[in-house]
Amino acid sequence: MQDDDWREDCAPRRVLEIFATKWTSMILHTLNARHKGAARSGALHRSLPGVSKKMFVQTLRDMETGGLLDRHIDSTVPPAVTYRLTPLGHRFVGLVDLVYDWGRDNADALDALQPREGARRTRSTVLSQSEHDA
Amino acid sequence: MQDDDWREDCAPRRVLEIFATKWTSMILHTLNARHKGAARSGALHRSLPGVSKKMFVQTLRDMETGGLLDRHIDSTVPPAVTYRLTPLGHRFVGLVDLVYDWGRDNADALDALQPREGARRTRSTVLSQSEHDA
DNA sequence: GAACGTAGTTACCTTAAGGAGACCACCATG
DNA sequence: CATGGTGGTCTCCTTAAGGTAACTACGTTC
Repeated sequence: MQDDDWREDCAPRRVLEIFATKWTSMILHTLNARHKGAARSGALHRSLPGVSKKMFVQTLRDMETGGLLDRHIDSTVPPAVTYRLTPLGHRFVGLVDLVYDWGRDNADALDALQPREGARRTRSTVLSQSEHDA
Repeated sequence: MQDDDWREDCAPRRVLEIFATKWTSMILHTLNARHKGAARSGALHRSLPGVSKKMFVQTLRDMETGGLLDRHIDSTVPPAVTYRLTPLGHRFVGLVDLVYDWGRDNADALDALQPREGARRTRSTVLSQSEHDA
C-alpha cells in the first residue's frame, strides 16, 4: 500500500460520506428491509424512531439529489409521496447491510467499546457536569 | 424485523459511532495495514495526510479510552510513544476493512453518487479543486 | 545559541449537523 | 368548525466536530 492510496479523495475515504449523515444509512436499510424498496413518506418516517421531521425530509432530499432515491408524487387528492430505491441506492444498501450485519454479529465488541470522553454528555449530563476547577 | 430492532441503541446504530469521528477508521486501518498494528506517533501521523495535530492526538486519546489502542511510552531520552492495536482494535479493523474494501470494489458507485447540496465545500472538494483555473 | 525533531497541550474560531416547533395547503370526518 | 392526517416548509437555536496556530519541554546537531 502506497501513500497515494491515502490521498484525500481515495475511494476508501469517500465511502465514509454515506455514514457521515446520521440518517442516510438507516433510511437505506429500512427502506429495503422493511418496505421492499419503496414506501410512502409517512410510513417510512414512522419506521425510523428518533428522526425529526426536518432531518427526515432533508436527508431524503439529499439522497434524492445523490441518486440514491426516487421521489414519486401521485398528485391525487391528498398528495401521496412515495420514495423508492434506485439501482444506485440498492448498491449502497449492500454496503449498509454489511456494516449493520457486522454490528449484529459483533455486539459484544460494541459493548466492550467505552464511550469517548466528549460523547457522553447528552444534554442532561451537561447541566450536572459544570463543576470542574473554579 | 420489528420496531424494537430500531430503537435508539440497537447494535446496527451503534456501529456508526466508529465512523462518526472522522479519523478513527483511518487510524485503525493505517495502523494495521501499514504499520503491522504498532507505530510511533510521528510515523503514524505522517502516514495520514490531512489530519491536524490536534485531531490526531485527540482521536488517539479517544481510541485509547475506548479500548481500541494501547499507548506505550518508552520513557527514554526523547520519549518515544508507540501506539498499538488492542484485540478489540483488531476486531474493528475487520469492520473497517470490510467497508474500505467495498469502497475499492465499488468506486464506480461512489463516482456516481452526486454530492449533497450542502457538502460542496468540504475539505476534499476544496483540496481537489484548490488549483482550479482561478 | 538557533534550528530541528519528538510528542504533545491549549486557546480560539468556524462550520455543519441536528433538533424544536411553528406554520401552510389540502381534504375528510365528526 | 375543530380535529386529524397527508407532506411538507420555515426560522431559530444548540452542540459538537474539526481546524489553526502558538506554546511547552527535552535533547541533539550544526
